[in-house]
Amino acid sequence: MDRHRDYESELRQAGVRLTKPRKVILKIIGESEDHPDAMAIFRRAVKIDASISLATVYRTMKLLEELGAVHRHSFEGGPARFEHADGEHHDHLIDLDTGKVIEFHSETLEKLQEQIADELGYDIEHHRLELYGRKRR
Amino acid sequence: MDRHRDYESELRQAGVRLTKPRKVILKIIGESEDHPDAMAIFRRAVKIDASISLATVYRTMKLLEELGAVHRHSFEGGPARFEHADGEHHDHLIDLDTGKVIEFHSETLEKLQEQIADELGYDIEHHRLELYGRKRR
DNA sequence: AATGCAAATGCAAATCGTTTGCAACAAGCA
DNA sequence: TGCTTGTTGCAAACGATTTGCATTTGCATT
Repeated sequence: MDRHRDYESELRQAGVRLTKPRKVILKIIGESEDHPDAMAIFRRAVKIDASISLATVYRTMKLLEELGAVHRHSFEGGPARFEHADGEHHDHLIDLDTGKVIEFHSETLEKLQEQIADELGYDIEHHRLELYGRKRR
Repeated sequence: MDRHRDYESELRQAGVRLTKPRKVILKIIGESEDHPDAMAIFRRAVKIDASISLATVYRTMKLLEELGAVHRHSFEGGPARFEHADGEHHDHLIDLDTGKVIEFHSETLEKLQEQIADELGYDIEHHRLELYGRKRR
């Protein structure tokens, strides 16, 4: 039924206070199926609690990122966009016409990167693969 | 001997004026083997002509990027870094300890990306693959 | 070589996304 | 319920980059 993580419990367990703004933001990112930026999250949050500030959105996103609850992506051009850390690792294809983000995953590709880094004498901490393209028609 | 492109001719052919600041910047990026950011280019430029401004460095980098003479990379964290567009396409491995950039290329990897985009119904305009890691020791 | 004009420059101010200092406020335990 | 400390909102600061504008400079023309 509920495929989402229980972020509220996670925050509580991490020893941080479960404040009103945080609850609101948590709910928003938990429900987001897109990749909203801070301003988009802020706009959605304000509808639920008009007193929330943009600064708190930024602070909360940073906190959630540190806790591993969300991932931050800095795609070309625009501001950072966020997505909840549910599900497994994937890379992104950004639609240049719409800005829409399509997720994909390839085990072969992951392995290949691992292998390349290995040959160069490096251990990968993380990586970033983004394809920028347009829908074929 | 000289494996570098003749940027001055290219600019001239593109119909843009070959000004003193541009000559200086052109020389700098033509000789750079690293991936300097705008400020680094500015510092190197000032040594040659003290009157060059940072704004001109930014304007010139944008111009050169549009002409396809340089590539702009926005690695995690820091400011945009540039590299001349000599040589063939490659991806980057960023050393998290030193910030050093190691270039690599894998035809298999390129093909794989192409194939993934194709399966999703997209034509890739360009892509970005960055591995962030630490030297194994 | 002198002239004219559009393009390019330097400077400072503006912009954008994001962070931060600080006083007021509110979780959540005693 | 009251205390302590973390968290908030606000506005100001921030770093990277861009921009408006008056001045300069390439460079094509005389």
